[in-house]
Amino acid sequence: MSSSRLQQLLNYFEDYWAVEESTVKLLRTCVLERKLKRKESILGEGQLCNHLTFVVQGILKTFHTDKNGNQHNLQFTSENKWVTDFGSLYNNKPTELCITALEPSIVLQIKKEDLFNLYDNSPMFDRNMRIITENAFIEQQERVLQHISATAYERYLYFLNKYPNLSNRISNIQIASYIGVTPEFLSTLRKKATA
Amino acid sequence: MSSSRLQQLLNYFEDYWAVEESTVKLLRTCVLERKLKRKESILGEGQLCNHLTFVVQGILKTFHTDKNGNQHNLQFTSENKWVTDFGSLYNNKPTELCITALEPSIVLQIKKEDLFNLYDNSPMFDRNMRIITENAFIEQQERVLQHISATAYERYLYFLNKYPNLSNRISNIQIASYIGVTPEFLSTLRKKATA
DNA sequence: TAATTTTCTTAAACTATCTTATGGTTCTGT
DNA sequence: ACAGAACCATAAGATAGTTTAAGAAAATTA
Repeated sequence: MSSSRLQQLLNYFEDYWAVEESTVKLLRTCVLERKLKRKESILGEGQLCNHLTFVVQGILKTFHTDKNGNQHNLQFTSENKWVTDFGSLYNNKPTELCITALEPSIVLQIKKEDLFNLYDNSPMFDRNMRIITENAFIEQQERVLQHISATAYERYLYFLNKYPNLSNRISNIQIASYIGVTPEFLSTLRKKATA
Repeated sequence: MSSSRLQQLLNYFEDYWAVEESTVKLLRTCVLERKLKRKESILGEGQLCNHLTFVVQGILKTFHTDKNGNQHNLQFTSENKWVTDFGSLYNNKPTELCITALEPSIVLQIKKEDLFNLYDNSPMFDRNMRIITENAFIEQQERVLQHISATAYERYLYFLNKYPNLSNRISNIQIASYIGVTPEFLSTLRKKATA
């Protein structure tokens, strides 16, 4: 794999702690690089999730398809963010989610066994995954709060404000699916926002 | 503190891993017991969150009060569950949440400094807090999915089904605030559910 | 570049949910 | 046991969001 991409991951970790050389060595042996075309998936409904994934470049969406065939976006993952389906990864349950590239993307992946190995061999790696997960939890909690307390218009403005770079790169259909409205209604919200 | 209540916490941990004697000793010195009356709070808006809290008995609600003075329930925490405001606890930011007892309750609390000390002295404690947080994340994600894809009626049925014991102990006003509808509308949903 | 697909907007009719108000019931603290 | 507070049901009118359909604009692919 390109060493510059592993370096991007190492730089990311260095923001959290001084990574020990033994951990760097482990990462060097187990981190896999994968290039994705637009619309290509790294996880499909019904599969077992076997990887933890780090986005080097591009954007991935994590979505669920309901019984009527409608897709609902749970999460966008862009550069220097992690994505996986914890439920499937840890409990060996087939996933109900799908993770797909919205742009041509490059990701780094760690297989489940290698991940557990890293947890066991580097308490700091373990700890920092805890902290990363805590931050992910805070973000989800904020989203829940938005949905029980804010209107669709407020959620849209919040999204624009919180993810200004994403909102330029992602189609409104994807944004509508993320904030939980129809694309048609988002269109009226957009008109209102610029009025 | 009552040793039987510490024992309940230790039993809880034993479900995750064989707790080392050194960790038990640490817990024995730092775990604080607190009794709460109905409506008594362990965290109020604007304060700094300084504790991780484990519920031994009772139910706590975590809610946010919006600019119009309306309360929105993010979470209920009952026996053998954890509650805190991660954002406030880790980033030293004043909280926008409030954590209040719905019933007379008994909780165990670990102060921030003691918590960090536990993380440093017991990698297994650290690891299991990661796993607990991952599960909390999965639960929040499930809630977000509900809100972007399901109707209020479906969310109500889901709540009844997922938390049958809670729905008996909690008033409908609290449930309405949790699933994100007005109490009046929940009333019509309830009629529909029993029709 | 042309052809094709996807995205975005608009509008009208429809449905879900909220607001306000009222009255009866059940809890809770003293 | 009583008084006050909180809770629950019901209903009418208002608002927020969806559905369907159709056409224009933009992006993607050949």
